[in-house]
Amino acid sequence: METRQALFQRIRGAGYRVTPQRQVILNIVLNGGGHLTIDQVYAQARQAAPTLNLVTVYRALNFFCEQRLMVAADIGGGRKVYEIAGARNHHHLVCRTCGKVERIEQEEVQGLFEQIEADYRFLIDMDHMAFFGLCSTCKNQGGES
Amino acid sequence: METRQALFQRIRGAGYRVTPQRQVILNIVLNGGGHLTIDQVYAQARQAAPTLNLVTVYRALNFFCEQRLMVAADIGGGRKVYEIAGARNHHHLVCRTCGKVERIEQEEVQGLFEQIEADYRFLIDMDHMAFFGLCSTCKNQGGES
DNA sequence: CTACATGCAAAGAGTTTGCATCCGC
DNA sequence: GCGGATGCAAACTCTTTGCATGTAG
Repeated sequence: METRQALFQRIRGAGYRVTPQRQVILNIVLNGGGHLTIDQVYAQARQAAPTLNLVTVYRALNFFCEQRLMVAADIGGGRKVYEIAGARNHHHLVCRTCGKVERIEQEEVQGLFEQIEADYRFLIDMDHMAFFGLCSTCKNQGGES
Repeated sequence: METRQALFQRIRGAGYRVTPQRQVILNIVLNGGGHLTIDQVYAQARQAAPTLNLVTVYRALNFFCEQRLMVAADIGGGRKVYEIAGARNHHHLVCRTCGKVERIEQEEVQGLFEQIEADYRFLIDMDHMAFFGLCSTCKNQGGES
């Protein structure tokens, strides 16, 4: 993981500016442990900078994604979450019951992707997937509500 | 697969009405081979019934889903496709370039689900997943738009 | 004939854009 | 000082809701 300063330098190096708003937003996503929605980022940003506009959050998150500092992960229902772009592609297992998020590596799903490419000639290029289900703890407590 | 008439009888039996608009929309989805977006249904419906309103398409599709005659599958990006219910569990390959949607069966991904359960004791219970990437046609045309 | 459906218009929610002003570099 | 960034308002897209009228059963 690059440091905060290194990320800022990358922005400056690309000819863009490190504004207070972008610093606030980047910090929130850095500290958020991934998986923050726009609303969550905005709510936190307002605490650090009450005049910060929702439009700025949209523009900053899009900007960071364009610059490959972040990635937006579609978690279904039209919702997106943002997280710092990691060196390694990875995916998440999201427990429907307790909400716990586990990380799985690209290698885990690579086999499926290759199989699908072989069978359908379809090249999957998702850099993030969310798999929903029950984690080991919740599974053993029985699903029968 | 139930017949068209059987589906209509189910609606009548539940105390609802089989209107011309609902017939048009149900037929479109029946013949559409699954994977139709609201816009696609609307476009086709206008040809069969030019006065049919977009609002009616929304209401009809929601109605059919409530009645369990159809299911709505989230294909990411906030988009949904509608298909007749009762089909086997399956998933979709969505092309980022041309938007084409291909269907893959549960068996295709079952291996991955089992592997993840073995490795993480995490039970995936998604009845629909959307995999994004490039279809065979778009892949071969290269990325240069 | 009565309750459910439709069509139109308008309201909402979420996101993007135009433009004047501001400010990082 | 210049060119990119911000804030505000307004536009836009997609979807839902209110209400009068229409119609299936």
